[in-house]
Amino acid sequence: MATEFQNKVYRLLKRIPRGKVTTYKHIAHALKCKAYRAVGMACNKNPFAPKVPCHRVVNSDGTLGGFARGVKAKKALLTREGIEIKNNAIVKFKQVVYRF
DNA sequence: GCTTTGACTCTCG
DNA sequence: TCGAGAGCCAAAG
Repeated sequence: MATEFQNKVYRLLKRIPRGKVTTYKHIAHALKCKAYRAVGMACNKNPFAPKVPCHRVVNSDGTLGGFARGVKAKKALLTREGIEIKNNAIVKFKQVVYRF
């Protein structure tokens, strides 16, 4: 782990149950900050690759946003968890979103 | 140690 | 409804 901030992010991500997703905004809010972008960075540099489900983090509007290994991989992973994706966007976003 | 950049979000036109 | 601009925080250069 690099910093405490990132550690907090990873910890929150680990909380996310399978088949659910969250947004950068919610994570930042859980950390009581507006470091939406910093949260994304933490995931990008995620040293706990498979341990931390960074692919379960999407934009506030339900779109996938970005992914280090390509949006396609993210899409595939989410679909694998039972989340429907349509054009890089979560179909039933409000239903699969996980609130801390 | 300051400047740039980024897997973001909000507001305005 | 959609695109552009500004704002925010942290990490890297």
